Amino acid sequence: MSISKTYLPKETEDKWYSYWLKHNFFKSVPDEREPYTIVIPPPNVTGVLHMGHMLNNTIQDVLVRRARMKGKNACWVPGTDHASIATEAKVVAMLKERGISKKDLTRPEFLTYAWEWKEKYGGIILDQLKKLGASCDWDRTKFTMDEELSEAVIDTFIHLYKKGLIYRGVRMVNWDPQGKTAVSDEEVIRKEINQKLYYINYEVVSSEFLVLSEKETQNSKLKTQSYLTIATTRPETIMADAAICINPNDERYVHLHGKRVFIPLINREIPVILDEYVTMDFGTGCLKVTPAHDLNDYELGQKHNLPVIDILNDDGTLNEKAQILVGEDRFIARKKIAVLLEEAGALAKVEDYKSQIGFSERTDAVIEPKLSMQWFCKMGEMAKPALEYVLDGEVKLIPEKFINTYRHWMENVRDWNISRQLWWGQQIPAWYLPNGEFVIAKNIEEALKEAQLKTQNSQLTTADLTRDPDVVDTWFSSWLWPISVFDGFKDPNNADINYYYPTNDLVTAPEILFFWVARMIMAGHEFRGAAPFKNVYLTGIVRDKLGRKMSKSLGNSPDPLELIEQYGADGVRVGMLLCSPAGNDLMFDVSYCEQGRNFANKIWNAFKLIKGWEVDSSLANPNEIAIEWFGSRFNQALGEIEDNFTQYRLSEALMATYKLVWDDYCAWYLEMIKPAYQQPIDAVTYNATVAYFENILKILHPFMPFLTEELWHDELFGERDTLDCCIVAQLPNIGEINTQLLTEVEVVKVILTQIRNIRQTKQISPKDALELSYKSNSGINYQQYQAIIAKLGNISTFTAVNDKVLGAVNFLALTDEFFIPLNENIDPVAECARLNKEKDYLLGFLKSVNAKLGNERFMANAKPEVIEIELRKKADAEAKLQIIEQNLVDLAC
RNA sequence: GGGAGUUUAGCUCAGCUGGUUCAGAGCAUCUGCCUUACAAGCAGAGGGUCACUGGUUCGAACCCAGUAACUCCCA
Repeated sequence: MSISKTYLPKETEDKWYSYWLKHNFFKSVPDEREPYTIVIPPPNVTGVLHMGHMLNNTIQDVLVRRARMKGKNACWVPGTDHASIATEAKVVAMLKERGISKKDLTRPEFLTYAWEWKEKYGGIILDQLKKLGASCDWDRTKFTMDEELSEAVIDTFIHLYKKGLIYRGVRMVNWDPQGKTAVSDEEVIRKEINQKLYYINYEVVSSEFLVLSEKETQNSKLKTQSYLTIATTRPETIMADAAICINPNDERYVHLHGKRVFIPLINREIPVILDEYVTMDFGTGCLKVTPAHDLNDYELGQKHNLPVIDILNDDGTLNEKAQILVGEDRFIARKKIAVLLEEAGALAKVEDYKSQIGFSERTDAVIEPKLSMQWFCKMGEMAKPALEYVLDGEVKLIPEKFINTYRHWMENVRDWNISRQLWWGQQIPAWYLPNGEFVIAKNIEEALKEAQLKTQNSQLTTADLTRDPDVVDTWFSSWLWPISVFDGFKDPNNADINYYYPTNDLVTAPEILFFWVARMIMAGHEFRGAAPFKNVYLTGIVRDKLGRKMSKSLGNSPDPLELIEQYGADGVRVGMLLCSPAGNDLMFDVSYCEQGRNFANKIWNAFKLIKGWEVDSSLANPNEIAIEWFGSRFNQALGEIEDNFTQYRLSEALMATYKLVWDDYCAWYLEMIKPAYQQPIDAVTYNATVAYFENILKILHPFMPFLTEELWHDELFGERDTLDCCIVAQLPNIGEINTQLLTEVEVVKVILTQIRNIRQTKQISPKDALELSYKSNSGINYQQYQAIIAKLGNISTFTAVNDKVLGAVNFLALTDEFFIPLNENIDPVAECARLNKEKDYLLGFLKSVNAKLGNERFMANAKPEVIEIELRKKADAEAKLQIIEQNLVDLAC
């Protein structure tokens, strides 16, 4: 039979994925085994698979597959997130294309369209993940708006409200005056804009000005001025001013402490307040405080109990509270007010000024900070235990550097605005009464009961109640995810939640450490009394090789499915992991996938080689050493890989595996034992080699599931039962390691490299056999490696000598000398130069070692093992030096 | 403005408690090979003032201080 020259992923991937599905290998039900659980960070229903998902899910799949192969009951729960803002935008856009405006629809009508959209597109990512090989338990697929999950959201809201953790309050939102809606911070695009900075004079209220003390009068240059000057980019908001703020440390303005000033044009009196918040060297050092129209001013206003005067309508025009320019658009008002100020003599000057302005992603309108009534969830109380989990190490963040960021955030946590002015999502369970009061209840019937109780009015009917139109933030459902996917709210003692919760690992991006991870920990503590996971592996952002974030608009992101098409799922998985240190961004380049594909091909070809051998059981085994060596090397690597996994160093675990397979197994072991062309192999070697290969498939499987499953079922490994699959094979245990053998083979490798180097430099064909003799000073018994050296170095005779072979090319391995006589004479000048160079290096080395050993403080302070090491270095260097010096003498240099 | 992080070979990164292996790996590069598993390969080689400046120490890529550049988070 003929085997293809390269590995062909397309012929295996779909086949084995459906085989795994068919035989329920991804399925998990609670049993007596130790569970290993991951809940997927649910991708948005609006999304398509991007490189970030590829990375994130490759990592999860590697972890899950490895756990499965360690005998654990592995459960990876998949699902999607309803992403209220993004999805609603998509649905609105879809409706617009059909000529339907959201305004013309009732809420239920709109939701029908939204569900229709979700059913059609919501599962795309999950289907794409299957191409990657994701071994999720698909029967457990959840959606954040599934009935039980939504019910959990509502119940949670009510629970927290009753506990006093949810309240209504005023908050500054990003208002889009064109779309007449609040938008989230993520939907605001900041741009640097050329603007004007207007310097405006405010007259100081004169009666108070007169009581200036003489000292103050002398202190200030402004002493005789009856006004102060502020600088602002928004002169149209002066009518909403509530105060002027100066820094108490600002010596220029000491005379203003406790004074009041008039707002120009409208002559309303406002106080001068003191706060260190004001930057003295920006503008004039006098800040106009406009609580209704600036977030920082709002907070300042809260602190100083200032009134909030909102002079803008929802569409961005001035309202009657502005007193002047009522009805004008904010930008027209800005121009007109500049003229008015000028005419009134209140405009000191105008300067050009650059600053960041927010624009609405949807309408491109300039965002207006606007105060509005929102629902909030108190965070302070919940943040405390959530911080403790991480500080105690009960929840480990990987890498640890994120603990600092996490702590900083949790110690300065702000209340969470959980309402969104949207329809798609869980509607807030609040009903308003005619008198403006509200009740919180699970449904309208209960709301009515509550309302009647509250008002003592049994005449109230459901018609008197109006439900809050807003929905809760999407994170308010995803923070429950690790509990709600196991139905842990409605049925808090069910078998699943008791078995799978807390989950083991969470793999996600650092940018949602606060939005999501921290809040899940809070919810876990609040509702289960336990953190939702033990380890949080934070991946980096996938960037292109220029370091730019991959994005649709830049067009710098490869299509993951095309990558899989081109390099195979295994190749792409390897490619992703090769460039993904935990927590650091990764500079992705397709060349990594190419490396992955090449690796798959290398494994395929090793298989082809072994597959082609014919066994002759009458032959003796000439490869005892090689077999024992690889066994030791394999066990050693197994330990390194395990260690890397324990520390979540996945790319290093992969690299250790890569080198074990490519270098140790293929380049060294197989070359050592490979029979001559068309010659049969002995049974012992053959069986050992096949067994090693099978073990290699196991350790490769989490990284390269398709290729390994394909090879696993080859007849090379004998008959397999239907359920005897690589995916559920148990990883080998670490066996004996013969360290002496490992060290000696490393020396053998050095010898072979030296021989090859000599061939290369002397232009000797690998086909021409060479004679090698050696003088052993180290005590290594080279005779047992004779066969290997002879085979890999093409050495015809290998003899031990007591005296140096004069006139031969020579080299050192450790302190042992090797000689290869050549027909040509060696160039004494070049040889002397080489030896002298070596000698100089050794002398320098020895000098530094001796300096340490001769240093009293070193001898007194260094640990005994360190001194031991230095002594050995000295002895080695001296032994080598002696040999080199003898060579120099012999050559009469 | 506040906080955090990064800086080691052309690229992406390791380097754990300061001490053979401390200057490493993979890729890329260069040289020679179509040697019957693999040219998506084999063999060999070159490549670095560990960002900079000081300090601590017998000893610093590693600890401390400062400087610079870049990145992220919060505002």
